[in-house]
Amino acid sequence: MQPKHPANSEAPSRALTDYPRPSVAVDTALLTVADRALSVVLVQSGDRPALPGTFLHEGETLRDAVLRSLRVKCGISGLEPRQLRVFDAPGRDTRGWVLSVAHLDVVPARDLTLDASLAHPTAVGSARTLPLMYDHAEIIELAVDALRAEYADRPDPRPLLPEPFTLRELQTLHEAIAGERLPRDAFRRRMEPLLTDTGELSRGTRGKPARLFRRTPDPRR
Amino acid sequence: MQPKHPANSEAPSRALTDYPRPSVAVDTALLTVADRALSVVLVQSGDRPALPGTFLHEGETLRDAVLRSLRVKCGISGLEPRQLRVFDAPGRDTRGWVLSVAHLDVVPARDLTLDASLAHPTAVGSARTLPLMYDHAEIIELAVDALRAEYADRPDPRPLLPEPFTLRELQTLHEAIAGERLPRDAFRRRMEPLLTDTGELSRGTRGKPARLFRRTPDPRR
DNA sequence: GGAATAGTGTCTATTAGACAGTATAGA
DNA sequence: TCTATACTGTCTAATAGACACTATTCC
Repeated sequence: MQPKHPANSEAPSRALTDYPRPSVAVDTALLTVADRALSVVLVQSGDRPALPGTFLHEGETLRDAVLRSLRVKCGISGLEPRQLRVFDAPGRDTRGWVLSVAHLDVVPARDLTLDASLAHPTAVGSARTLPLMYDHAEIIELAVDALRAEYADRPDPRPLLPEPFTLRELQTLHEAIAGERLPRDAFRRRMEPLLTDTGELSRGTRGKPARLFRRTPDPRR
Repeated sequence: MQPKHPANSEAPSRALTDYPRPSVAVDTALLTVADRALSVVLVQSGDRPALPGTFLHEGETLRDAVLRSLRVKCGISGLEPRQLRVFDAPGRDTRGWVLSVAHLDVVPARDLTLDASLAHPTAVGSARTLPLMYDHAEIIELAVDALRAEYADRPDPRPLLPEPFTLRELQTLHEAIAGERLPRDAFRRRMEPLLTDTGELSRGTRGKPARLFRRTPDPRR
């Protein structure tokens, strides 16, 4: 919908602000991999755990609102939020007419320095058993599926691993995200052509030193 | 974001309506297959072609707003809109602070009875050369990609074909959506197990009569 | 019978998974 | 030397595409 009539069924001369407008919020499933487990950062909202979120301010993009909420509630910045979908069920928020734009974002566990009394990562398996606010359980499921799709055929698009890394470290990351073991041979064959070999080897490890790789600057990112 | 504080950084006691709120619109890429070409329905908005859209009314879901706009502008109903994403660039609408939730919907060409002076289907290839409103060109690209993904591994999820249909009719549909020829053998092998054979044959056609199929009630829809 | 379309069987190149063997470090 | 890990090569089953052959209708 654009210029001309604000809505076909109504008088075109009325100003935009004459019509009722919803409040618009953003809620973010902030995912991380901690201790080989895919986890989501939860904050406390009233009596229940919830995803971090905030209301959209005037003149602000959704992306900026997400970054602001994560900065304020989790003390992190420099991320790359991705829209999932809008939740719009009429009665979903008891305070009134509120739309929520669900987002996914990802942060390396080492960058997470949370005030543990406010926010803490929870393994997504455990999160499923918690009494989360409203549609937040569904948002987490959407976020996990979206992250799995992003990692399905790319080494580390977000990126989560510090460079350089070995193929085993990359596979361990993928297994945490996928929630299952992956075949070693097929994983090598798919990922190695997508990485840049540094020529260096890991040192101080148990067996044969592993080759160290970097992410290849990727057209698809 | 939910109950408790409207936004962490502001006084929790103020009412939702004390904060500025955006107008929320829906815009829909209504796709169809006409004359073996994937097409999008365009309406005239001021001096340019545009996608049909409207503003969201109070107490209305996004889905209902999409259905209302398509009923009013294109005279069709009974569809299944799917959210693509929210467009929120601050200056995208000259009338003020307007978010638009882009949608995809699909309609069989035979159900399209448009007032040609108001709305008409345009092949997506041609639509790319038109000076569309705002972000509507991008919405069409998103919609086409989404539709291709829906049809990539399913016979006719939307559904577009009248039953019963032959494998060739199904393949012609898929080729229109994919925008390219598909290999006959591989197409058969993938699709036939996903269809229900009616046991009937086509009649009055040129060569050997073809078997007629129906869609199999599908767990994935 | 000829043309056109539907349907079937076979060959091959590619791929994923399984598995075994070799290489190289620390203990 | 032993063990753990990294790396490489080969085999096999599944799959997609190519292609050829047969089947059945209308003209």
